[in-house]
This record gives sequence, C-alpha cells and structure tokens, in this order.
Amino acid sequence: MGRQPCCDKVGLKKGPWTAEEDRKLINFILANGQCCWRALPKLAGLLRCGKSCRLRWTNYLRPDLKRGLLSEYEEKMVIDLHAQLGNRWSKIASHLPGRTDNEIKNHWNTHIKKKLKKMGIDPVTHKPLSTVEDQKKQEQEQEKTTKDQNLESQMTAREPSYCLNNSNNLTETTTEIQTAKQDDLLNDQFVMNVTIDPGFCVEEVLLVDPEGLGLVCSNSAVPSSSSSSSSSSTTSNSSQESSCFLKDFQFPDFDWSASDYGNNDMDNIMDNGMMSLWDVDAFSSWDLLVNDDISQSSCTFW
DNA sequence: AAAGGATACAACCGCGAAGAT
DNA sequence: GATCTTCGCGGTTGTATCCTT
Repeated sequence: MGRQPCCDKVGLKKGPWTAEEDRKLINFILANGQCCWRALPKLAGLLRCGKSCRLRWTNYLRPDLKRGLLSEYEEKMVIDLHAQLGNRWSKIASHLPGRTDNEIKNHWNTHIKKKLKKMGIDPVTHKPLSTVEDQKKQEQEQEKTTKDQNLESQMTAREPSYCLNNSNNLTETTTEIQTAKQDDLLNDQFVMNVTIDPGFCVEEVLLVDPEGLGLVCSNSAVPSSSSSSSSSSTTSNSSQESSCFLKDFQFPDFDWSASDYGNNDMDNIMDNGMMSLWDVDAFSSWDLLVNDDISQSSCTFW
C-alpha cells in the first residue's frame, strides 16, 4: 500500500522561503491559529507542503523564538541534557525557552561536538576519548568473538546457542526500557536541578526596547505586559495556545544584525511600501501583520 | 582578485507515534 | 483491531557565506 506523501508534490515550491511567503504564513496563523498543517498551504495561498510550513513556522517564524548564538549557559545546558537524553533534540529544546530542536541540533553538530573533541571528550558518550576508544576496541573484539561463536555453533549443532546472544540482547533491551521509563522522571528532575538563568544570552542577542528605537505603535494588539506568559516548553504548540498566543506571548529577541531580507535601511523599507518581519522591530512588524493592512498601520517614528 | 575548501544553518526527507475512523 | 491520516522527530542535504591559499 505504501505511505501517502505528505502533500501533492506537483507544482509545489521548495527551497528558501521568500519574505512574501513568510508574510502569508504569519498572517494566516495569526488569523486562524495553527490548524491542520496539511490544509494550511492552500488556505494561506502558499505553494508549499504543510510540512514545510510547519517547519518554517516552528524553526523560524514563531514569535517566541530567540535568535542568535547560544549563550555559554545554554551550551552547558545542552551538553548536560545531551549527556542524559542523547540525541533527543526536541526534549533538549524543551528545556531551553526560545530555542528550537533544529537550532540546537545544528549548534551541536557545528560547535559543541568540536569543542568537546578538543577537550578530549567523546561527544556521544561524554566520556574521555581515550577511554571511549579503548571501550570501542573491546566491544568490537567482543562482538567479533560473539559472531564467531554463533557461526561456529550454528555450523556444529542443531541446538542454537542462544545463551550468549540472548543474554546480551536482554541486557540491552532492559537498559533501553529503563532509560525510556526514566525519561519523564528525568525531565522533572532536570527541571528541579537546573534553574533558568535570567541573564540568557544577553551578549549575543540584542534585547530591543522599542522605545529605544524611537518607535511607537499605538495598536493595542500588543500585550501590555508579559507577566502572564509562561516560558516553559516551546516545542509544544497546540492550536489553542497559538490562537490566543498574542495575548500572552513574549516578544522575541531578534538578531538585528542578521536581517534575512536585505538591509534594514529605513528608506528602503519605506520605498518598498512593505516591512518584512524583522525589518523594524517585533512590535511594529507584528502590529502590521495583525492588522493585515500596511497602509493603515499606526506606527510613528520619532 | 579568484579559486577552492570549510563552515554554518535553513530546509528536506523518511520514519515512527499518536489519534481518528 | 485494522487502516488511514497527520504530526513531530532526527538524520541528512543543499547552499550561502566565510576563510585560506
């Protein structure tokens, strides 16, 4: 029978997203919340598959995302969590507000792995490299002898020699089950043990004060305070949450230096008659998108 | 200045889990 | 319980940018 493709691939666009596509996606989700991803592209007027839309939203457009490099503190947390959880990036990400699994995975592969190796630590086992190498050799040798023994026994006797194999497998399976069972406990324990540093990536990510930029938005869609917002898990986004997230979301700390859509030159923005999401600041851009009417937006520059 | 290699990260792909029918 | 649909995860790839020669 086979699995149905996630979408009708004919005529669908792939590759980098354009500002226009982003705008459509944001507008749609702001207006309707995160409904069925499969249907979303058609409804939003996008030539993308639902999966692509979901990924774009969760990894890049979501308003509660942090941009910029991971702070030292975050990096340490990632390493600690990886030591306990392994490559369960989404679980790791759930402990780091504003960070996505993809971002953490990328950071791990490009930065942390190398760092650990330089420090003589095996990034997989988190043990000293020399020990790990010895262990691997031992394991390989043991595996070889086990295979040889199996082959031998299969050749010589009808009675299969399950003993060695089975006991090995059993041990492994038990460990896996235990690990899985411990997962949830572990999550709780970790939350108990690690307190979120309020001084998150202050150096890398600019905390933008809209007033400091000389920008005033008179729209009331922007929440007056972030007091009610929770900064717990960022990976689970129910449609309920999203449909009302404007009420209580924390505005993101955007990385101003890294604009995706050309420069941030104000003249340019005004000339285009359109502001891309990251162009001015979170408040004004989201304000525009919420209103869905650029010409009527009430942003004033001092 | 140009070419080639290295790096970083956004996006894609395939699979499994969970929920719906 | 079987089948189908949708979503989310983790691994991998593609490409833009940076760095070195």
